[in-house]
Amino acid sequence: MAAARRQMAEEGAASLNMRTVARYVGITPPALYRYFASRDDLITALIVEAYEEVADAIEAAVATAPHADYAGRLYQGVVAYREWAVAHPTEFALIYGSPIPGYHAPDESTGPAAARQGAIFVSILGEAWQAGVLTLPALPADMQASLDAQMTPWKREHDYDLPGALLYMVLAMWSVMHGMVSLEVFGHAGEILPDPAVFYRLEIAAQLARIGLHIVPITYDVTANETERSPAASE
Amino acid sequence: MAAARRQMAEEGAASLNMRTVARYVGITPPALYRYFASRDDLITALIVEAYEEVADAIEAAVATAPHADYAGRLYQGVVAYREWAVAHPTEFALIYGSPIPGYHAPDESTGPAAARQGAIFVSILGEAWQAGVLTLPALPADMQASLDAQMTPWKREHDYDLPGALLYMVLAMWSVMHGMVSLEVFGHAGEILPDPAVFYRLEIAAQLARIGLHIVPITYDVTANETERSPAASE
DNA sequence: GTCTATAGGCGGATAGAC
DNA sequence: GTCTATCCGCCTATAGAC
Repeated sequence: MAAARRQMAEEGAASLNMRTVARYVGITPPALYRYFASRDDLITALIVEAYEEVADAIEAAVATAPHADYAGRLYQGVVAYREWAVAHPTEFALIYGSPIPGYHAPDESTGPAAARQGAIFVSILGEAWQAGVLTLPALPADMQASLDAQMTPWKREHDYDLPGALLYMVLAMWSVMHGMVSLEVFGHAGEILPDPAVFYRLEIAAQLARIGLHIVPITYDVTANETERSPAASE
Repeated sequence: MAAARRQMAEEGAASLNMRTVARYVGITPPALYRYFASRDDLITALIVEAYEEVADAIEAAVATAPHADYAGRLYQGVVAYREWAVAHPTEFALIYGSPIPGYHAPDESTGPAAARQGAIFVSILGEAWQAGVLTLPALPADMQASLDAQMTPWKREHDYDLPGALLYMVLAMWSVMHGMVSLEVFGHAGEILPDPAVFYRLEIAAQLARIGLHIVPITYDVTANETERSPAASE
């Protein structure tokens, strides 16, 4: 797996191949087929690993804030998403970039891993909602109904009611954070944006304020642990 | 060019190759080298074409609203961005997805085409600011200074002052719209989000409201000209 | 578990004829 | 402008020996 990630980092996920991975490992290509039935199998394993890693990173960051500090937990989680992506542009591209030509992800393998990230944010927002500290937007009736329906699994899991607007806000927050991270990692903000980390934190705080969650974005000490520059994820 | 786009649509931008393009055109591979010096040359031409197309689409949409209707012009432009992306997932992936392995874009060719989109939004927001209908956020001093500096070319072009916070809001709006579109086009919102077009319009309207621009998002007649479903740009 | 050998295919790019 | 012929390299995957 490490050898495969090395090749991805050097040549991009699309040119991942068994020969080079085998060479890095120090074995011949046929020997690699003992561990992965095919190239697609290897790619699937890499995708699942990436999803698990980013979810782990978000979970760990969320846990650094007190449980009742919903704003702080969300903020830490969202910040962790960016930091993981910037630190692992190759793996980010693998799961969120263009699909690899000729590869089709088997949903039964990647689905659960992919769902973990969203579940973390839904849980926190659900608890904040239950605690009564959340302001949710009013939605058009049919969208409300459709989103309400999708909350059923979560409602069953917890004892309390969860409105569809909560899912709307998760999607909205997700869009914002993913948009900023995508542009940064794929090198489309490099020339204009002076300090992506500061911009990101400010903007996330602004978005959280929309739903009544207020945090003071730490904007000036970020250079301490963030000397990385967006490497534009290029070849 | 059309043949190349066909192959991209079928197999993804990364597996673009001269042989297949030549076969589609009805000539032999060597003959293709009369028109493009190399595969990279062909890719560059495709990228520039895509950037020009999306900028054209935004410009055309912006022009459908009255010049003084800043909110309406922005809204139309942002909506056009999504519609172009959904209608051209392959071309969208080409310019905003993972970089093609082994290909390096020559900035002097793609740069100007890429800059057009942002310039449209900066212009409209600049005019709205000049008209006094814009509410811009306060920023930390050093970010303000850095963004202010980048407004100089625009200030010179027009006669009026443009604050750095305007560029901040362009980047913020860009992040939101790009995030929603990326997730939709790359198939990461498909199962959760009932109607991406409605969600998109609602959320864009909410974001525009942040800076004092109010529009009534058209949420119910969208099915009229939007029967497309996100094809997840797969394979 | 790992090797050598090999089948069978796709790809970029060029030489030189017409 | 387009062709045939060709060089040279890359890849996935399998067979069968050790």
